[in-house]
Formats: sequence, structure tokens, C-alpha cells
Amino acid sequence: MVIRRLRQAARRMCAVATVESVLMNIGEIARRAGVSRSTVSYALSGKRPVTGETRRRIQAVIDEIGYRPNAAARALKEGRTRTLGLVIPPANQRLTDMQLGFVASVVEAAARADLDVLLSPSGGDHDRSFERVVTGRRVDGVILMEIRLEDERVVRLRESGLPFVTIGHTANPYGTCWVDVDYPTLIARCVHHLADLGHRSLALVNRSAELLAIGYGPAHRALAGFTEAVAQRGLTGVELTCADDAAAGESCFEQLRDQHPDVTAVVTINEAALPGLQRGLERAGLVVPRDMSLAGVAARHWAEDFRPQLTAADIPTVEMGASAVDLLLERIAAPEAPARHLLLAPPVSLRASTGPAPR
Amino acid sequence: MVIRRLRQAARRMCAVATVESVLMNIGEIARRAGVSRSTVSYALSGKRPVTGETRRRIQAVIDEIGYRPNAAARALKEGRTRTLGLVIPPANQRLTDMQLGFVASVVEAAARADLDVLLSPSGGDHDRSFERVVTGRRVDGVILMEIRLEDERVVRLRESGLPFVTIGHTANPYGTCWVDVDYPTLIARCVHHLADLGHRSLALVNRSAELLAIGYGPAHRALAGFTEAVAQRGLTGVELTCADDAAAGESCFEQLRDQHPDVTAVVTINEAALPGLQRGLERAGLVVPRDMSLAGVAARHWAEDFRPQLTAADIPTVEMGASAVDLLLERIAAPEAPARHLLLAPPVSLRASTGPAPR
DNA sequence: TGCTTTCTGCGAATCGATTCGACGACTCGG
DNA sequence: CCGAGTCGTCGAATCGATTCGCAGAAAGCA
Repeated sequence: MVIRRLRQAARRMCAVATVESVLMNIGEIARRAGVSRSTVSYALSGKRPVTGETRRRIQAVIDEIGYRPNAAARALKEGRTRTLGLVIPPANQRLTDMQLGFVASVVEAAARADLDVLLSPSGGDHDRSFERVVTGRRVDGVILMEIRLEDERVVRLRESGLPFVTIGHTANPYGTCWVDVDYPTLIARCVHHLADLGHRSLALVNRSAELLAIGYGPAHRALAGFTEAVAQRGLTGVELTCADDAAAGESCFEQLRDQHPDVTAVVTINEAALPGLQRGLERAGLVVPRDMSLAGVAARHWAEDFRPQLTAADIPTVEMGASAVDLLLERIAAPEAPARHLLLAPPVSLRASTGPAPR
Repeated sequence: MVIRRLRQAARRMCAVATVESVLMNIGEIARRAGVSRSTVSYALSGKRPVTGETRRRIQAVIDEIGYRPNAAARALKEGRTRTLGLVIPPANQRLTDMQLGFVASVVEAAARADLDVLLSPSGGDHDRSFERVVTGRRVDGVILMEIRLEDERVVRLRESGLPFVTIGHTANPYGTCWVDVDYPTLIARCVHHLADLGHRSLALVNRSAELLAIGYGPAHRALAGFTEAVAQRGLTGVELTCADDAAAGESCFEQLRDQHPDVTAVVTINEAALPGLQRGLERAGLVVPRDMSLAGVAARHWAEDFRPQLTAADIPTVEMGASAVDLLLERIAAPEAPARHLLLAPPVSLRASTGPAPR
């Protein structure tokens, strides 16, 4: 008892020595307002009525010393953290613009709902950061992006019981909540558009061979959509992989020129390669769309930065991020409800990069 | 008493009904291992010796049911959250590549130290998200970026007593920890390099007029460094502002050609405008560096994507982000220690975009 | 054998907020 | 004027982990 009093005395001295705001818990508010801690809590939450006069006194004290409830204590008691986890690709690979768009819109949507976002830079493997987020009760739910057809993170999350939503979807689309772009349909629309313009020989500039190898969803689905649409229209199709940068785009184009000179139209989902394709076209003295047509799936600003502006389905990153947050909030509120999906197929915006096939 | 026992019974039923992993707190571990809660805690932290046999038994139980300590409870007791806050620009403006580089490297460096990162998308004004982070004890420290010469967020953080580090620095550099690039020096080096090559009339393509108006540090410091160096060498200098995108870069270049045709060299800190400058140069039929020299400050991949590759000081975003985390950890460990700074002046890499002035 | 010292492990207090039962002070109808 | 029902507030338990003081047991020494 003596010891405890000594410790309390020491703490009081410490409190005096440092900034006033160091000691501001609900008990201190209660003491200064002359009420009990529970009354302060009820005045703040409104879960039980509190007389106007009392509430005003409490509010005055709170405003005076700038009190905000301790997030950890609240999370402990309530069993929820008001925080969402967002798993992003590890930092060694630069985020693509699309990924960045998702991050920004998820963060924005979460902020609108007064939720914070905890970042976990995690690749496919078990990762300390990912494990912390999944298993440490640090977040109420998780948003996962860069989904592979077979994704062990999805398996891990499912067995953990933590609510989660993915941006992109695995080979088995059932039982999990996700938002995705309908790559096969969009690529098919591009192929049909080009076929309608008379093109007979098309190339697909896909994402990198590595991504394809690890089973990255968009790369596989774009490929599938391309081959099917090409077959359906009786065209010849060339499939190329290309790393996510301008230099790769340029060499990819050169390879195309060398090995498949008969190709008159290119379909791509690789935004980052666009500047390189542009350079390659210029160096080869080709004019778009007179000598070569281009179409694809890309973030709007990539399409608009291309010259001439690119015929493309603009990926609605903002809408997708916001929807992912909405779905996740639903799932957190009702974990047992059936999983919902959202498969978006934004229209292909006809811009200036596609035209009749050259003869 | 009866009521409490009823409630406990209800909880037990609930625990049986749901996934096993739902009930896994330190007490459960202790029960299964046949020891007390404190022993489990000591076995995990190693802060007091625990017999090998006991430790093994505890570890076995932990491995079996996959226990991880509850982050909120730990944060509450320890008074620290093992989380860093990162304040990023609000989502309505797209992050620049430099900003993205900072975010990625901060997250990466934090992950290496087993810390999580909480994102707060906050502009200059008081913002719910920012306030939550600063005042809710949700983080042990904060990293702030996009610093203005007078920045109220810095003021707010300083008076809150929360440790923080800024990437970029305010007009008064003392008393806070920061990491920054020495824009005046780098710009001056570019100017001197161009002056040595015989250029007499230079232009600075700065960031946007809006950023300059709100007192954005890099824009002001680049401007100051430019005017001083130009004056020192007796050159004529033109100052232009330019929004952060290719279209703006293109129109900025056109404005330059129209109004200042005597300019033979451009210095820029605006990476995002580079593709636009490139387009403008091509459309005007100018060859770099024969007709016009370019130099500046940019992330490496922007410089290398330029054709010809850009003479530029490459911003070490990875190093800066990592240093910011290091400084912040130091500051958290010793809040009263004198503030440290890091002002980086990476060398100007001579690439192919600068050459002798045309005659 | 008896006493001190070192090991181990336990019980209880603690962090800060929420929430539930209870209780005193009212009002109101009969 | 009295019992029933409301209203406002309080005290105490609780969330899950850490940590401090303390108590047996084992070991060392005389």
C-alpha cells in the first residue's frame, strides 16, 4: 500500500513536470467535472441520457484540455479497432499507377467512414507484417490487392476468420468478397472493335512473364479473353509479355516489329509500357492509327497522355477502392452474410488511337 | 454473482459455437499449459527467467493454437503502439512519383523494424484523420511529408508532444527533426553546369503556381537557388510554374518558346512535366542537347526515361524514407535529445541532355 | 541441521475506456 | 399519501496483456 502511494506520488510529479496533456484520461475529465467516469463515457457516446447541465460541464472540461479517448483502451474493450488493413505489394517493386490508385481511393473511402488504414507491405509469402495484421487483432478487416489465381494469402485470411475483401479475384470466385475489372470482356471488346475496323492480325502486350508465371489474375484473364476473342473472329493473335516500364515497352515493340511485321493492331493492359510503345512507334516511323492501331485497358491519365489519345477502357480505380471499402464494412457488420462480388466492365472509350487497318 | 456466472456460461457457449481461434488470450494459453498468465508473459518476453521445460510446454501450446498477443491490450499496458503514422496528401490529388517513393520506403523501413504504418490522408487544414492520429494515442510517432515553409501541421504536432519527423523542412529548420534534399544547392549546381557550357539564358520550370502560393518548400527553395545562382553568374533567368502533368509541361514549353525564344537551357524540378517538355521539344523540331539543354532534379526513372537521358540529381527517395524512420525511432527513444537534421545533396549525374550552348 | 541465497512461478494491480446493475430522487396516477 | 415507473448517476466488472512484490522450493554454506 505504501509502495503504491509512492508510485502514485511519483506519477503525479511526473505529470507536473511534463506537458499537461500527458495526463488526460477519462478519469481526469470525470474528476474535473465532478462526475463519475461512466457519466463522462455516456455523455460522449450518448448511449444513456445525461442532463444538459452535466453534459455541458463535461464538454467544457474536454474542450479545455483537449481530451480524446485512448484508442487502444477503446479497442480493447469494444473488440474493434476502427482500422482497416491494406496489404500492398512489397516496396522493392514500384507500385503501378493502378495500384497507387487503389491505395489512394481505399484510404480516402476509409477516411470518409472515420476509419484508419494500416499498411502491410507483403508479397505472397508468409511475412511478419502480414501475420501481424491478420493475427494480432490490429484491424477489423483487410483489403487485399494483386490477387493471384491461387493465392495463399486468401487461404490464410479465410481460415483466420478475419473479414476481408480482395481487389481482383482468385480462380475460385465463390465464398469471398471481391471487386474486379472484367478483363476478358474488356479485352474482347477491344479485339472486336479492331476486327470491325478490318484488322486481321493482332498482338496482345501483356504484363510481365514473371507475373504470368506466378498466376497473376489480370495477366491470365487478359490472355484468356484475347485468345478466345481472336479465335472467335478468326484472326491471328500474337501474345507478348512485357515488364512494367518504358524501356521494356520499347524493346517489346521492336520484338513485335521484327518477328511479327504483319501485326496491324496492338491490345494492351500494360499502362507502364505505353510510353515505350510510343517511342518504338516513332522510331520506326509509324503513325498511329494510320499504320498501327492501339487499344487496351488503362488508367485514364495514361490513355490521355498517349499521342494520339488511346482508345481504352478506363479502369475506375476510385470506384473500385470505394466499393472494396463498402463491401468490407458490410462484411464486418454481417460476417455470416453471403459473399458479394462486383465485376466491373467500364465501356471502351473510343479515342484517336484506333482506325481502319492499313492495306 | 449469479448473473456473472450466467454471462460466462453464455460466453463459453459462444466460444464453442465459433472458430477455435476466437478464444485465444494469454489466460487460455496459461490454462492449457498449466501455468499462470504471468509465466506465459515472461516466457514470451524473456524479461524474467523461465525454466526450459516450462517454456517448451508454453511454446507448444502457442504453436498449436497459433496465439498472438492482442495488440490493443499490449498497447494499452505498455503505452506504445508499435505503429508509426504517415501523413500523406489527400487522395484527390494524385501522388507524385517522389511522394510515392517516400511512402514505399517509409513503409518498407518500418516493416524492417517490425513496425506498422498508419496512413492519414490529410491536407493542410485540421482534418479528422490527422487529429485522430495525433491525439488518439494511435501511433508512437509521425512522419509528415509535403512540408510548407509555414506549416500548421508541424505547429500542431510540436504542441502535442508526439515525436515526429518531417520529409522536407519549414522556414525555421531548428527544433524539429527532418530529412530533405538541398534544392538550392542542386539547382545551383545545374545552373553552374549549364553556365560552364556557355548558356547565357536559362529557364526554371518549377512546380505549380498553387504550390508556390501555399508556400511549398521545394518550389520556393528551387526558385531561390535558381535566382541566386543566375545572378551570381550574371545570366538571365526566366521562372515558370507548371502543373504536375504532361499536358501542363507541353503548354509550359510552348509558352517558353513564344515568350522567351532566347532561352537555350531549362532547369526543372518538375518530373511529371518531363514527358510534356519532351513532346513540346519534338513538336518544335528541337533536338536535345543540340538546340536546347535540360537539367534538373528528378527521380532516377524519370531521368532515365527521358530521351536523351536527363542530366539530373537523382532524388534518393529510398534513403530519405529510411532515414526518416531512423530519425523518428531515435526521437521516440529519446524525445528530449536535440533535434537532428539530414540535408542531402546527391551529385548531379551527367547524362546526355546537356551540351554546349548553340551559337 | 539450520540459515541464507538463488531460482521459479504465482497472485494481484494496472493501463483507459465501456457497460451493466443498482440506487436515490423525481413524477404521476390512484 | 403511497407504490409504480422514469430519469440521471454511480460503482464495479471487464477487455488482454505486463509487471511488481512475494512466496515456496532448491541449493549452498557453515
